[in-house]
Order: sequence, then C-alpha cells, then structure tokens
Amino acid sequence: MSELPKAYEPQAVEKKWYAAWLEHSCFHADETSEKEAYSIVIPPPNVTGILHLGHVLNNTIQDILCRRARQQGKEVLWLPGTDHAGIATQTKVEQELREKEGKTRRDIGREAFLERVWDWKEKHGGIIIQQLKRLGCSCDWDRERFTMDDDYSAEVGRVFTELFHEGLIYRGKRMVNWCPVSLTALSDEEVVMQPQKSKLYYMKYELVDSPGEFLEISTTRPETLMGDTAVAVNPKDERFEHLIGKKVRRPFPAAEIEIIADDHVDVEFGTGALKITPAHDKADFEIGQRHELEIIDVLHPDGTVNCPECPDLDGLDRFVARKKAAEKLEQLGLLIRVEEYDNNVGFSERAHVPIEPRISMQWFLKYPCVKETADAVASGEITYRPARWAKTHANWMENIQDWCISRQLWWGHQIPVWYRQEKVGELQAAESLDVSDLEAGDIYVGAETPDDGGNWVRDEDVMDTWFSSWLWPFSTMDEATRAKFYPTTDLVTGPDIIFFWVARMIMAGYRFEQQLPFKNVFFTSIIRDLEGRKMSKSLGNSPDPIDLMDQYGADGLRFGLMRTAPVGTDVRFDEQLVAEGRNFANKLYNACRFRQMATSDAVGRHGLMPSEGLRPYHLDIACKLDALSSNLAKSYADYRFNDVGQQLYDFLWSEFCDKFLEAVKGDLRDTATAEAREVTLAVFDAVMSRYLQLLHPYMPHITEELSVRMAYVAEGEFIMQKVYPAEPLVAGGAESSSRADAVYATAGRMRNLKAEYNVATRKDVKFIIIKSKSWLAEETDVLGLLAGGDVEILDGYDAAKGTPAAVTDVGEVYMPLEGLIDVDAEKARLGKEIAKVEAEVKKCEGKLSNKAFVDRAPTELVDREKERRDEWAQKLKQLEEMRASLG
RNA sequence: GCGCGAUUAGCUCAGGGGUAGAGCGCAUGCUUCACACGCAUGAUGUCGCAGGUUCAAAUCCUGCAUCGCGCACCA
Repeated sequence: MSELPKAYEPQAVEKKWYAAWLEHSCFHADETSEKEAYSIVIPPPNVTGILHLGHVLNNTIQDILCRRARQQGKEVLWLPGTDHAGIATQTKVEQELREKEGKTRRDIGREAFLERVWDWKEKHGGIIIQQLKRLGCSCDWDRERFTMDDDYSAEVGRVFTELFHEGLIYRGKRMVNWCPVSLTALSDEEVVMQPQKSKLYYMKYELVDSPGEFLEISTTRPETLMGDTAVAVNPKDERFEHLIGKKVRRPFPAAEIEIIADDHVDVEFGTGALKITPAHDKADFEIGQRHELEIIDVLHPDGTVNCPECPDLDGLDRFVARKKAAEKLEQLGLLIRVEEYDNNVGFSERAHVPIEPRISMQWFLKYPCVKETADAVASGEITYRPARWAKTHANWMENIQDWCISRQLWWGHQIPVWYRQEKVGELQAAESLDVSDLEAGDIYVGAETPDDGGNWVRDEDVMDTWFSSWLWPFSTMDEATRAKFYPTTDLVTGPDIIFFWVARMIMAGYRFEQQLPFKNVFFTSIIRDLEGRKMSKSLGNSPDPIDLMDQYGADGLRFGLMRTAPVGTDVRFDEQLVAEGRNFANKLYNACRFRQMATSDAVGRHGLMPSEGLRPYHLDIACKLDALSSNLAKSYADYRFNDVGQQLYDFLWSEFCDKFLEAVKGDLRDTATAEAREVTLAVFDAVMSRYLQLLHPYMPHITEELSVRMAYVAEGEFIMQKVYPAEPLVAGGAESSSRADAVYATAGRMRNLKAEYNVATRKDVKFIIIKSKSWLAEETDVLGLLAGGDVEILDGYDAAKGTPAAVTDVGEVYMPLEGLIDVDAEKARLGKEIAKVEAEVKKCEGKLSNKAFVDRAPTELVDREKERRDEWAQKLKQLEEMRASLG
C-alpha cells in the first residue's frame, strides 16, 4: 500500500469491486433463506432513459438501505428492471423512422414497427442499467425484469380480463384528454397545466327574432365556433333572463342555436354569455349532456379543422384556424374586441403541446380497493415519509375519477379484447362501440384469440404504461420469491408520482394480493440547480452523473449527494458537494495509507480492542465509534440520510484524523516502543474496520477496497456481506473520553496562543503548566505533540512579565517567549479575554438573579447555570491574577 | 381560490424552548516525513417581518411578506 499514489484514484477500484461482487453473486437474494427478509423493488426507469441526478439520488438511497439491511443480517432483495414507457419510447422510434427513412409507423405497419421498437430496446435499453451498475447499485440482476417480458405481459392481460369480468373495466365514448401529436388519449395525470398568454375574443351573435340586436359572447377559442350548438347564460343573470329560450345566429357555418340557462356560467366572467361547444370542452360537454345538445366535432385527431362547410378553415391547424376565425368574424363585423388574457392551458406531459378535449371511444377503469388504499395511508399502516405526502395522497383518493387506460399506440400491452369480424365494420362505422351495444357472443375478453373458428379481430389499442407498472411489486416476482419477499419493505420514489404509481400500486396490492405492496414509502427530494430551477434537458442545467463519476468517483458522487439531501425539501445541487465527497474518500484513503506506512502487519485483524496498554485516546476513539454506531441507527430509523452522512464525515475527519491520529502519531514512528505501536495499530484496526462497515452503504467501493487491503476481511470475503457486530467495541470509557477531550481542548488553546503571537505552527515551543490536574503528567507527551512544543508541569511558576498565558481545563498554561515578551500586548490580550469571560459571568448572574427563572425553571437547569457561573468566575479570577502579575 | 413547503453566515444546508452550527468560500500562516482532494488559526448572523404564549422564543401559536410546489379552475 505504501507504494500507492498519494491521492485515491477511484475509477479502477470501483470497476474492480463491482465486477467482483457480481462474480461472487453478492447481490443475489436467496428466497429459501431463513434470514429475515428485506426487499425493495426499483422504480423501473424508462427503458430508453439516461441516468440523471434524480436517479442517482433515488437509487443511492435504495442501495444504502439494501446494504445496511445486509449488514443487519437480513436476506435482501433489491429487484431491478425497466419500464417500456409507451409514449416516450414509441415517439423516439417514430422520430428515428421519420428522420432516417421518411416514413411513418403506418407506412410500415404495426408488426414491422414493433420489431423496430424491440430492436431499439435491445440496442438502448441496457444503457441505464449499465449506469446503475456504475453507481454501485447492489440489485439482484438475476431477477431483472421488463414490463413487457412475456410473463409480465401475461399478468397484465390477466388483470385486465379479471377487472373486465368484474365490471370495473368498461368501454365508452367519453370526453378525454387527447394529444394531437401523439394521437392518443391521455389520463388526467398526464396533463400538466401551464400558464399561457392567451387572447380573449369578444364577439356577438345576432338574435334570430330581433335582427340588429346582438348577444355578446367572449371566448378564447373562436376556431371551435363551428361546433357551437348553444349559448349559455346563468339563469340568475337578470341581464339575459328575457333571452332564454330564444335563438341566435351562429355565423359560420350559418345555423340557429338556442340560448340556454345553466348554473355553470359565471356571471362575472367576460360578457356573462358562454358559447357551448360540446365536442371540444369538458365543461361544455357536460352542459351539452344536461341539455341534450347536438355534438359537432370540428377537429381531426391531429388538431386540424374538420369542417368542409367552411372551406377557408377546413384543414387548417387549430392555432392557425383561431386567427383565421377571428379575421372572419371581424370581416362580418361580429368581432367586438380582443383582450390579452392570462390563463392556464393543459399540455401533454410528453409531447408538450396543448391537449385537446375530445370525445372518443376509450377503455376506462373504475379503481378497485379505493377505501383500503385511502385508509392504509391515513391509518399509518403504510408510512409515507415525509408524512405530509399522506395528505396529498388522501386528497387524490377523495377526488378520484375513472382512469382512461387505453392508448392509441402500438408499443405496449395490447388490450386483450376481441370483436367478431363481421361486427367490426358496423361498429367502426357507427363509432359507438359501447360494450352494452354488443351481444355477448360478439366480444371476447381473454388472453388468446377465441378458438371457435370464427373471425375475430383484436382491439387495436394498448394500455397505459402505468396499467402495467401498478403491478410491479408482485408481478416481478415468481411464486417462491413472492412468498419470501412480498410485501416489500421500503419503496423509494419521487413525490411527483404518488398518483401515477404509488397509490395505484397500493390498490393493485390489495386487489390482487390481498395485501399492501410495501410498508414504508420514502419520497426523495427533487433536485434543482443553484438557481432553484428544475433540472431539464432543455435548460442544459442537468449535469451528467457519468461525467461526475468520471471526475469524482461513484463513491464521491453518492456521498456528496447524500450528505446534503435534505428530508422533504428540494435540493439545490452544487458540484462542490461532489468534490467534497471525493475529498472525503481521499482523506479516508490517506488515513489508512498512513497506518500501512507504519507497518503492513494487520495487527488488529481480529477487530478487538487490546486489553492492556490503552491510553485515553485509544479508549476515546473507540467510545466515539460506538456512539457513532448507535447514533447512525437512530438517524437511519428516521430515514435521515443527510444526518447519517454528516456523522460519518465528522467522525472520520474531526475525531479520527484531526484528534486521534494526531494524538497517537508518535506511536507509529520508528522511535516508538514496540508495545505502544502494537496497541495503537490494534486500536486503529479495531476502530477502522468497524468504521469502514458503517461507511460502506454510502461509499461501497472504497470501503471494500480498504477492508481487503488492510485485511479486515479474510481472503475471499467481502465487507458488503459482513454483518455488523452486535457488541460495542468498549464498555464504558467515559472517563478516558473526558480526559482525552480535555487534552484536545487544551492543545487547541495552546495553538491559539501560538497563532496570536505569530509563532509558526511548526515551531516547537516550551509550555509551562501550573495548577494542573493530577493526571496531566501522564499526558504531556501527547499534549506537546498536538500543540507543537514541550510541556513542563511545575508547582509554581514565576512568569516573566508579559508571558502569554491562558486558563484551561487542565491548568494555567504559560508560553514563555524569549525576546517576544511585550507586557502591553499581553495586557491587551488578557484584557480582551477578561472582557469576554466577564460578559459570560454577567450573563449567568443576570439569569440567576431573575426570580422567575430560579423559581420556575427546572432545578437541574438552574443548577447547571450556577455551575457555569462558578466556572466562569473561577476563570475570571485566574485571568485577573495573571493580569495583575504583569504590574 | 384551496392546500403544502421554504425563509438561519457570502453560498449550500443542519439544528431546534435554556451559550447560534457544519462544509465550502474568505483572511492569515504553513511544500510539518498520511493527505494542498491537506494542516493550523481567525473573521462573519436582529435565525424573513409583526404580534402572542412562556421565567425564557431562532425554536411553539397567529397574522403578514417573499419564493416554490400541488390541486381546482371562468369560456
């Protein structure tokens, strides 16, 4: 080890250990194990996805939980896989097809197109998996699943069939969110509202009965005017009361439409009169249903106008048509004015274009087990962390609407419904295929084509991708695995998919497995850039995790991200954090390198503390290691990962390196006695071997590397498989700790003195200590080492006037400096210090003279305050004496 | 509109009824034989604003402000 470079180089090390873990099946979960089960299913990333920082955070947390569970002796299953991501994947392949061959999917046909998607999947599907491996994820890759694996697909079909026969899945012509780019229906959850700068057009329709009289109407969508079948006013609106039931002229195509009264109309908004286009607006559709209005669809699926009666509009894109329609109104003298108007418009989450409310034939699901799902979270049977997300969950469950599960795509699980061929033409022509319209013998729902010899055609639609992901926690497991590992223990995911995924999985768990799918859900933070913006490709503010790993190592990235990832709020990502992670790895590496330079003998391979020759520093660091271990357990119990990281950091850097290693440095030099060296090496090893285990979940690679190099694990063993010992390293040891702490604190004061008098840090100085603690003589060697000087204990000391001095926990410290003594300077310095201490005394006294405090605060608090006052007063007295001695 | 977060050092963030914390950055000094991805020392805060509860509030309560996020939307 001594021949290794000064700085830790993670790249080769990380690669080596990941390969070794894989080779030895360290990640494989044994379903026949007797050990307690711990399981997580990965939130399957899109098969075409590329790793981003959100994935890194999310999967690092899962890996930490899994590695920690292994250290607790559990049988761990982390089940990985990918999601077919219907729209995203299909869009990508279609785009490629268009760019390379200038063809659409319809040009090549369903079968050929699907072949292409599978090819694409084979080619690109493995990327994100490789990236997760690079990060160190300890998934059971033998169990890797894909949502379109044959058996998984079979499960999806089975579930559909079951729910259909139960009456929960139905087909109907409804108003859905239609994406004019993807040409498919979307669920409500796939629509994102975005504020828009729109225009509000004020126009007027002439009254049929009173030519020359007009009703003023405001709208943002003049291009759907051709589909208007009524104008609505509020029945309570006195302005229009006399018009209800009368007719107005729709300008184009010319028609007479009725003025109706409906409560939905807001009297305050616009002119108070609302044009009703039942085919192109959800609210209008409902009003239309109430008043039995005709539904005129004036848009094609791709968002272009479908209105042959208006040739100048027909075929135009909806936004072009909007301007054109406004122009037409103006020419007709029917446009009053146009106002700028800010409103919210629903956009397709994937295609980033405004969705079009559209009536179409779709499959819907009435959610099963709604009550169980709401109750499970409300009652705490399933724990949401942070807890506030439970409210979001409850909110959604209350307002739940039927789920549109069909998509007009090809890539996905095809709806397992067959129609009798002869009926199809009829049905398609009629465009009114309600299930109720079909004779029982004309429709078949099931896995295979009915084999009655008839001609059957399959429903062309596929299912929403989430309709397969909601089965993920159990459909990914075979029977034996399910028996051992279901329900899973933890789920780690983003709060943005509570509706899409988490709540639906709970429903599916109850409905199909009669059990909740997981016990705890941990919602990760959303990672933002330093300006607080969401990471996105278009902004280019999303650092590539692979670059970061190249630069800082996977361990550095993991540690840096985890140390700052707050519980429950967004994270502002700063690359500096990752650099700190790398620096930390380097610090650890060098601490071990230091030990190996002293001797490559692994004195402490047995991991026990020596029973003899221990000094306070040895016991102190062992005590602190034990404290660290139990404090980490508390933080883990609350899923406070940032806390865990911070504690791991502080222990190694402040306690182990800055204090312990500096204190025992002398023991590792050639000048030390063999015994001292043995003890120190053994303590180093005992503490470090455990510390590496504690750090392992956060930095798996470097801890494995060091454990093996330092022989903390036997040949062929891995730290990742080693159970953390139940017994603490030391029992008690508090006395040693306080003695060590006093020495560390005093050394600090002595260094202060040197700094204040501009004595070079490295220059050895002679210190005199009087009125010292009885045990101090045993520790002067270490004190001198830490402070950089020699320490002499005297009964009394007649200090030259102006000698720098300080009052410490172990006695009065003097730093005689020949030629540097300046009475005035020392007086001034002491004066400052006295002022500080005086202020402290006053503070304490003020508090203690407050009768209310003394009477009403807890006694131990008052006592503590008194103690503190006495200590300060004592110190003050000593300091004043020193100043007095200066004359 | 309804709901939920956040507001602490220049930056990123911990903390939490009883002495304001870390890392980075900054200043000064160190090529000290583990580490400059380092060591030592130091400076830096009306804990968003205003009330209230309390012996005691940065912390609990109420209101407000600013930023952010959900949900619902009026064409």
